Amino acid sequence: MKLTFENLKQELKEKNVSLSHQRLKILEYLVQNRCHPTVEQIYSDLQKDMPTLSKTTIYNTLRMLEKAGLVKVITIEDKETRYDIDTKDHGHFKCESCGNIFDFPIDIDPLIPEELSEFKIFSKDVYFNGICARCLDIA
Amino acid sequence: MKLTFENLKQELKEKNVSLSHQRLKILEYLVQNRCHPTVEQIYSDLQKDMPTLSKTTIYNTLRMLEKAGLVKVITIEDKETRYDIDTKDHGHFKCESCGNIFDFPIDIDPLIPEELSEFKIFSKDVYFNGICARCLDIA
DNA sequence: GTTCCTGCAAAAGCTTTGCAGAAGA
DNA sequence: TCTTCTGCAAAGCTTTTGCAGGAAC
Repeated sequence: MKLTFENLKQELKEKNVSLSHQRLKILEYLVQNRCHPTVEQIYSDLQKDMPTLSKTTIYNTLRMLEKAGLVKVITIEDKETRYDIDTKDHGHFKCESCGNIFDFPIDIDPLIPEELSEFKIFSKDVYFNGICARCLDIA
Repeated sequence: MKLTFENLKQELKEKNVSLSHQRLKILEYLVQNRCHPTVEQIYSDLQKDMPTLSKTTIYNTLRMLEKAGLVKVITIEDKETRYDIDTKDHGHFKCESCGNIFDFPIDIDPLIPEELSEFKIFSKDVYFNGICARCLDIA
């Protein structure tokens, strides 16, 4: 299923999650800004339209969305929790220069070593760190 | 080179890092406890022998060791920074039940997609989350 | 004697919690 | 009306910083 705002809204409805104005705005933001934003980014962007919005509500909403399985928490670096509306497995590259996060497809299932064969694996994360092509060009 | 206490001590000496009693004890702890401890774990274990040891010193020492390239910071989950004396690339599996971290060998270089070919990659981390074989057995 | 290290206390940053008022059904 | 949500303020954690005393050379 495609990750449209309408589809996700429908999914929440089916899970009996009440859809307040704030929650819908945050969900919409995540759909439109697939840059794995931090709470701070979501807050400062949405505050322009909703001056009374509080960070507490953002935290509450993100926790709710995570519980509902609609967003994934990605811990790319210490102290900055980021949220990803795309819950499919994919890799993340963080550029040390511009700070941007790049998604890339990667399927590591064939590489899982024998010693983990008896383990139950819930999530598989791949995280690279370096300098992106654009920043290399500029330098 | 093998990761022995003596080798690492020598490496620090060559880098002109002064080797205080506290620093050597922390380094020794990391060599002997390859479980990717948090600052809290290092602190509570070492405090038994060194009652005056402060967390500040542990933070300072770990930052120094990281700068010197002797330990790697691994951010497995939000809010718990862990330290790894083994700086070679390898995967980490965290068991949700017992909390232990398991290392496993994995070489993802062959899977790096074309779209990252122009990027400069400094570090490659693989992190799995799930339930380990032992906890599955018990349950 | 000079330099650097240690460790207490305070500060800083992110996230959670308590709670009263507001919104929604 | 009754339940749930919002958002302020305060608390909780981890990590960093300021600084005075102390260790090492």
